[in-house]
Amino acid sequence: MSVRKLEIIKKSEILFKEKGYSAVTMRDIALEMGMKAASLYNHIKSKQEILSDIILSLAEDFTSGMEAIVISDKTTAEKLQDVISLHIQITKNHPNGMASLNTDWMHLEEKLDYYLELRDGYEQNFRQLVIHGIQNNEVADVNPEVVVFSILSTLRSLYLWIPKKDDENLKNLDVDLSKVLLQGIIA
Amino acid sequence: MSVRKLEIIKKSEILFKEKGYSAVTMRDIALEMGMKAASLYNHIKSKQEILSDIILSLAEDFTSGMEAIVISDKTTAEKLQDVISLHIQITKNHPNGMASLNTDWMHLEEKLDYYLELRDGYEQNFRQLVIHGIQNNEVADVNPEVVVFSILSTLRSLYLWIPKKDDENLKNLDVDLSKVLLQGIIA
DNA sequence: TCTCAAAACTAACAATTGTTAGTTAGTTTT
DNA sequence: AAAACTAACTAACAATTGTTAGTTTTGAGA
Repeated sequence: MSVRKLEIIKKSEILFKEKGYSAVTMRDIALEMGMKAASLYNHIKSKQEILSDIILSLAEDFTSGMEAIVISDKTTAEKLQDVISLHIQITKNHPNGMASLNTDWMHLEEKLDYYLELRDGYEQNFRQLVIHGIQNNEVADVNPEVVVFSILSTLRSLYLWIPKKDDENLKNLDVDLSKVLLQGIIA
Repeated sequence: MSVRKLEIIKKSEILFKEKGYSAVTMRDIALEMGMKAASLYNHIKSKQEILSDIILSLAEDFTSGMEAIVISDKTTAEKLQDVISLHIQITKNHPNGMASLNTDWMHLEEKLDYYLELRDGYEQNFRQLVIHGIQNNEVADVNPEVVVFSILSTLRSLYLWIPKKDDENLKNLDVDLSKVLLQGIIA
């Protein structure tokens, strides 16, 4: 991956976050790069390829991160904590790309099936973690689908939140988020 | 609002949910309506107007719902429960429109400022609820911004989840979601 | 049956879309 | 110095976009 292509992807991530993939034109991206739209094609194959590169590299990060957590020999509570940390870490590193992952995956076309495989695998691992925790009495006996949906909804929305907070606020995010998501908020 | 216009909006909501506002063309909507694109303009003013009608009517539902909750004389815990129920109820009635509210609000143009006012007001009311609960010792002493962000992220994602569940599963959703969001999941 | 408005149609528009072809200037390799 | 490569450019393309103008069809009430 050439330096210039990485720059195009980085600029595209920002634009895709602002307006969504479909509303961003190659001329928008070119303007941001300080070149003409046609020149982009010296570095990339298509607009589609930009989106695929953004989304699939993130999806693969989540998949491999989750697999590492699953095979570790920690308690379920610790593993859930690690999942939270995984999302925070990836989102800190790629806040803009996370917008595409969350809202523009349906435009992946050829790569859509592969993305859905990764996503389903990730969610299955997550659900198994929760189910195992319930059997263990480590996790309260609530509908595991609701638990996964709820936690994952929050973690997937982090990209909207993290860029607005300064480093001081983010220092405690792991701790605060774990409290809210795992221990609840009722005193 | 004429019947035909409501049909256009309903079809548009479905298409907007599938591909996002920018990727849906007037010809897509017309095909779904069984007419030609130009005929749509006998009933609506512009593509923009469809999006505005979808989003603003929902945003106003949330705003008035929240205001009713705020002025009630219930405990904070009960009010938080009511906010959860409000989201479930509105999302059950308009699962497709909620997609536009969540992902296409940035394309509102002329109506964008008004939408942002409503959204900010809603979030401020929510935050005040949580802060008041902390002062009351009804709510655990966690960063209120994290609490609001977390709960709201889950509630905003309900539109992705509710349409996939049958009525039996949804019967307990209020209860399950309150457990997870308010009491946490750690046994 | 006639009237008239509502609601569909056809045809077209200017603008914008992603992308390709061919060219050129500058740099690197031979 | 010649050759090859890189990365920009201009010009253009066919397709698609939201929308308008003008015309025809439809159906209910007189």
